[in-house]
Amino acid sequence: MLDPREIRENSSFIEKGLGRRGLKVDLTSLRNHSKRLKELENQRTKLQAEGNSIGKEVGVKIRTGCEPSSDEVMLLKNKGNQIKTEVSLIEEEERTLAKSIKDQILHYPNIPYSDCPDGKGEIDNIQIRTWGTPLKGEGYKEHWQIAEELCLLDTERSVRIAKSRFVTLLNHGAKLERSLINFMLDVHTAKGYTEILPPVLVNTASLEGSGQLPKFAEESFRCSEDNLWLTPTAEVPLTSLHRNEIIPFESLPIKYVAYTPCFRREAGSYGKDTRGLIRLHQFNKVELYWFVDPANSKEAYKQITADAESILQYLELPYRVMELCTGDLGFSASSTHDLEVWLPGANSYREISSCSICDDFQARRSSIRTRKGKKTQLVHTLNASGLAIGRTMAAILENGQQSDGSVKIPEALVPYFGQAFIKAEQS
RNA sequence: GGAGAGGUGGCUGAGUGGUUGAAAGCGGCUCCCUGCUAAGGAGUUACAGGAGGCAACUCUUGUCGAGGGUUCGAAUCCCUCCCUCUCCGCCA
Repeated sequence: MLDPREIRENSSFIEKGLGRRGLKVDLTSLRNHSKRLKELENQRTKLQAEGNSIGKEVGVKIRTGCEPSSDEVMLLKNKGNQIKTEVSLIEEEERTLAKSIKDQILHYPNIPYSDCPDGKGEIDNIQIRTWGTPLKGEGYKEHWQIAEELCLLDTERSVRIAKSRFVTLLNHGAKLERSLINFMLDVHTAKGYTEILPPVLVNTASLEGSGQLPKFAEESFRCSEDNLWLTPTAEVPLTSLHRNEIIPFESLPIKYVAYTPCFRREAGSYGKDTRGLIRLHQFNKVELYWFVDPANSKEAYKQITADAESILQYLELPYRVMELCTGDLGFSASSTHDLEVWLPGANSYREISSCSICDDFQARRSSIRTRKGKKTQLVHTLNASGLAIGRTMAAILENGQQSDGSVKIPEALVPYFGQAFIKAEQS
């Protein structure tokens, strides 16, 4: 959430920032409403102070022997009633005003960093580095073809179970998925991350707190009977793990790693990536999440990105790092580095991790603070996929494919997977 | 699903209409003592908003699950909602 005070006092900065995302926003009326709200608050506070002192006066008079029905007391009571009426009128105006202000602010995304490249969309993202040597050439199969040949998944029967865009992993496919989850969790916990296994049904406040609501309701699955949602990413429960908390300063940074299934409705993506493991309603992900002292967040951003990259390096998967332009930035992020893995079958790079710094945007929405000296201060939050499991499997299948139809498993994963190759006859 | 209990400060737990933002204890912090010593003493210890002082700070409003209501005045009375716990039933 943007800072309401900043909107009152520095609205042109906010307008420019949102403008860089391609949003034409005029904050004049919001700013005026916000100022008006402050005025009303001040007025009400003064009246309440007056009312309180009258109340005390009445109490003192009655205790010192005044008749409750004496003129003296009645006069004060009337005054009190009068104030009460005035206060309730002000409160009513405040309520409507505050609600409309909050509704608007919650719809505004985070302000991009000044060094975030300007741009309209994906094509304006900037490649900042690459790792590994991409396999290029004719004859590489796409992962879904390999998976079908090796009987690692069943798409058609998944429609029977659920609907399209769901997948059932079979045999070595299921085991590969599981071994990837374990491998990633082990790598990250060895680096000092605390492992978390959170609920994947989350309430509305949690989604609002991390920025998925109110704007992206159509992207999440909802259990309307219970007013809960299926989490679209572990970022949501992990943010809410400390919602409405003041985290002791010495506990920072807090570094969590969580494996969760993730659920997305993928509204509007009909026809895209219809085969295989790339775009599903349900997929597995290992997520990294940091709560940090704002003074250290830039450094943390580098580190969390490096931690996500390390998985790709262990798995010997070539990738590039893209800096997202302002037009492609997610709602809560100030800056994002996407990791894109090379898929030789698809002959393209494909997003496999998104590493974002959100500054105090989520912390303000979720009220997560720390105490520095006497003052409380919002923390900064960061998140990174470390990694999306299904896409990692796709990358392993495509990069490890052999001319005999088998797939070579990256060495680092062999202890988890139990064998160095997946071969057709085994499946 | 049935029956009941309850939501108060970092924690335990008092508090049924008037200096109660809240007793007491624990914990935390600061200082003192150092022959009651695997101790003792004194003080302090919520959050948010606003006004004023460069500042330590002062004043003020709101908050005792949330929202309404009654009242000059509510943690305390009334209503609605949410949540938690216990027992029974069912169940991975």
